[in-house]
Amino acid sequence: MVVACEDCPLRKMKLFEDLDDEGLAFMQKFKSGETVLEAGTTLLMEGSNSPQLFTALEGMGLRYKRLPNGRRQVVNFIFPGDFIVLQAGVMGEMKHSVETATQMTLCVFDRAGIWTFFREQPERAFDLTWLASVEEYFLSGAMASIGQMTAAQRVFWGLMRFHTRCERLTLTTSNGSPFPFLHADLADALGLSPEHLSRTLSKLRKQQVVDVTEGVVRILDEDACRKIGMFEDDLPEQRRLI
Amino acid sequence: MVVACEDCPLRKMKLFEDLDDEGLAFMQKFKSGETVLEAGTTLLMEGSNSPQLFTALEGMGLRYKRLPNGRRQVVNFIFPGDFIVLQAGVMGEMKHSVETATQMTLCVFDRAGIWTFFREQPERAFDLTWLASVEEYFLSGAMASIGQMTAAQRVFWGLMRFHTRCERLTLTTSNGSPFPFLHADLADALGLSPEHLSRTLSKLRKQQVVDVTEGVVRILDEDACRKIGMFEDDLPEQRRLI
DNA sequence: CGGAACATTGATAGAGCTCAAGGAACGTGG
DNA sequence: CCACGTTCCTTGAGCTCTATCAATGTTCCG
Repeated sequence: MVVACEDCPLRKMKLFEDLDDEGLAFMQKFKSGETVLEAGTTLLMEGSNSPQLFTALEGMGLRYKRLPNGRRQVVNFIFPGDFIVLQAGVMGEMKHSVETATQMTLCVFDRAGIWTFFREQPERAFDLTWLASVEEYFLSGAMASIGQMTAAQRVFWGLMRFHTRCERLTLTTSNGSPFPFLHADLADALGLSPEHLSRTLSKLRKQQVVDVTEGVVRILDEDACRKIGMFEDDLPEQRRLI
Repeated sequence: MVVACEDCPLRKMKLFEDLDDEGLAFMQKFKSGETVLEAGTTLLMEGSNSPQLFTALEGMGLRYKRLPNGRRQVVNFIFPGDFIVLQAGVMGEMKHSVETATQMTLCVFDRAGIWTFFREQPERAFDLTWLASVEEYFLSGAMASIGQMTAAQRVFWGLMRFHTRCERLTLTTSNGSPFPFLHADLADALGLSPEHLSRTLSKLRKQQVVDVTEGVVRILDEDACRKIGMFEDDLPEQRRLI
């Protein structure tokens, strides 16, 4: 049972771009199906060249680059609404790998159709550029975090950002935000060793700043930034194509 | 004496996209003039919202984010051919500041014209997306470098990448590639303290790997990657709009 | 029950930061 | 032409943060 674009649950959120009927019909024509993947599946490999494009409809995953020295940099976490293969679609091949962390449902689009975007739907094409630009902004924020902040600050920054994204997608409950990743994933995202991440987390837990246990992030003190010499950084309101 | 797009020196390089006559005429119409800036000028501030878009025609500069703790992350170095305000053009405001390192000549475009791209020139619009995507790729590489590599590796990586970009633009002479930045800039780009950068550089110099002196980078051993447990990472061939 | 996968904790070492002091290069003004 | 300040790069010493190595818990599952 494939979700029609018209009924896409993501569209109900403010976060996403309002499409008029024409735009919607176009997207629907563009969408060629759905895929469901188990947790822990590698969806795309660095260097691969998928004939299909994907959008996350449900579930979470992560993008990472593997380095020849065996290390891994997690580039970003993937949320519902994220366009997954823009790079491959535009640049010809993937520059990082993509893995699922939970079961994920993806909308599948035909890659060749991307040109139709540009020719027939300038607004959607603009959205694509916008998405790429936001992605760039995300990364520059992460870069600044990894390059210039201490372990505690990075951890707080990373979890705060994660939590904010969850909130925007109404994934947060009174209990906190779901965090279906391993500590090792977070460590690789922040440029820390798992051991040090563990220590840092328990420190932040004691300080009542933030906590991650059993797949849930809890921001214990919204105003905790100052506790650890942090600052808040604004996330742009995200829009979505489909 | 403004350079006509037709005579743009950058177009002669293979690196850049071939435009047909129509595309060229379009760009020319889009271009509203040129600006020359002295070295050390702040061109755009984080949060600003320029009514104009720029493209680097000559000279070099850098993008950086300032953090509330006083630190600075240099996000990227700017070369001739780089689109400078894509973010502001697409997202509404700049998410980082831009500064010149040498005298720079910029092509100026009217920001409102960006929509014309999408409506009338789908190929150019695609190029824009492509550019944003490449930028993203650049950043993810830098992120991996900062997050997962040692100081020596980062320095080599940074200088090698810089050198490669110079080569592609035929800026490299038998003497090496011009590096008109301060060590402090490089340090802020790599997430190192200036002191440690200095020490690391002198080590790499002794090892005959790479050298930066008096504004020139020299890669002393193209095959030096192994000397310091490094790897080469490929830079995508860059294209340019204008 | 035993084993895998993951998280935590401890001990130790090393990488990189900070503070502080010297040099070198350059421009300016006397 | 030389003193000087400034700006930048280098070098040194000490210390902090974080990585690494190793061991112990924990949870989950077969």
